[in-house]
Amino acid sequence: MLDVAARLFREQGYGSVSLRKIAQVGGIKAGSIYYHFGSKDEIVLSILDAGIKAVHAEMRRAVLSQAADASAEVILRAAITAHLRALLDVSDYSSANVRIFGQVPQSVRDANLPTRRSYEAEWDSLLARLQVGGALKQNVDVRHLRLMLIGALNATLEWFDPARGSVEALAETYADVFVHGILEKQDV
Amino acid sequence: MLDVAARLFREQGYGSVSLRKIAQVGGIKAGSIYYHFGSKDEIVLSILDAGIKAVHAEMRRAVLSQAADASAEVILRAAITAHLRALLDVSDYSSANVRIFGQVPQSVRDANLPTRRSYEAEWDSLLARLQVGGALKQNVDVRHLRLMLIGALNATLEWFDPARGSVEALAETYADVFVHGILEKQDV
DNA sequence: CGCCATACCTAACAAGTGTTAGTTATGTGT
DNA sequence: ACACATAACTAACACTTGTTAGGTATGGCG
Repeated sequence: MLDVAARLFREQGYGSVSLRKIAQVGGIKAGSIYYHFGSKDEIVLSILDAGIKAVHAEMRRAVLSQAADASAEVILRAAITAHLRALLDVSDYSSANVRIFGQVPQSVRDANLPTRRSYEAEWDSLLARLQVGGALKQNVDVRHLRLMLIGALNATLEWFDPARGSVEALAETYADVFVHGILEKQDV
Repeated sequence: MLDVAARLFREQGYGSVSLRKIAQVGGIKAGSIYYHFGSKDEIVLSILDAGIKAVHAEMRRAVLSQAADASAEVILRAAITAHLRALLDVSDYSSANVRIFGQVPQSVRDANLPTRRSYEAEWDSLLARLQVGGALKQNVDVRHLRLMLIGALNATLEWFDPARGSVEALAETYADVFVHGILEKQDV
């Protein structure tokens, strides 16, 4: 049932998906939903939390599975790829989260915040580690970089089309920009 | 009246803003709105279009006002700053656009597309120019870069807080990443 | 003054929303 | 066979939504 709801939210956004619509696609009647859940907010919150946890797990796994002597660039690429894969490939929950977070009632957003913060902290600690190691430039602010990274990655949801290229290729493209920048190196 | 609507849409999103709410804040009654507009969709579309046109104008002006011999980096920084300024500082219409585009009915989104495409084309032509000039790396795909750039910039709307730093400083931070990347240069 | 367009108001409409109470079918364990 | 939990259904509720029809002030112009 949650699967159905997550898919609908991802496809149509929060406002256009009523309980009756979810119920219909799930093959039951609207009232019956209240046997499984206490309210619409509860459903939405479940989906939001599950969405973050899915990306979080994917990203954490990707980072941890790197060799001990892996370079900062390799680790970063793995994390970016994992995030994008969860978002665009694996999980309706993750994509639903990104799509509808800005549309749900404030109370639901607040309830989702702790889970969200936990994922953000994972990124912050990764980036801080790379910075202490000397690979990441000392003058970049970790919080800003994390916001920029996740923001840029999440935005792909709005236009990504698997027919035009793989998630992995897209991840490499994005990583290239973040790692090396887009301008030709000048002889200063 | 449109000003009021744009502000409410920016603040609360599409779904939570009813005609009655707009009317109330505007100091009239709901029915009276139909003297000025034909439908809610018409209002929303006006705001969406005006939003894009505002960023477009700001960005174009910023680029055109650069000296003829300005470097690619300087031009790029000006464009980025202009986009962010329109979004975070100047125009409720621009911010409303970014915030609610994904929430409005498909028909409204479609109607807004031409205006949107025109702005995208402006970026594409700028980036293509820089690439032909040799400043922008030859192997970056202009379309992808534009999607990434605008996506990253638009995402700032969700968290930017003027109390924590100026728009201009943020623009420089973002430009730094795009131009030079985030990793320390290595001796290969 | 009367005429008329402008700008608003009131009151209702049909449709859709989340939610609840009470009821019914379906199997499982004793 | 009976009891019981599970999982559904029906039908209604109170409310909000975009929208419309018809009425009412206001003020400028001949």
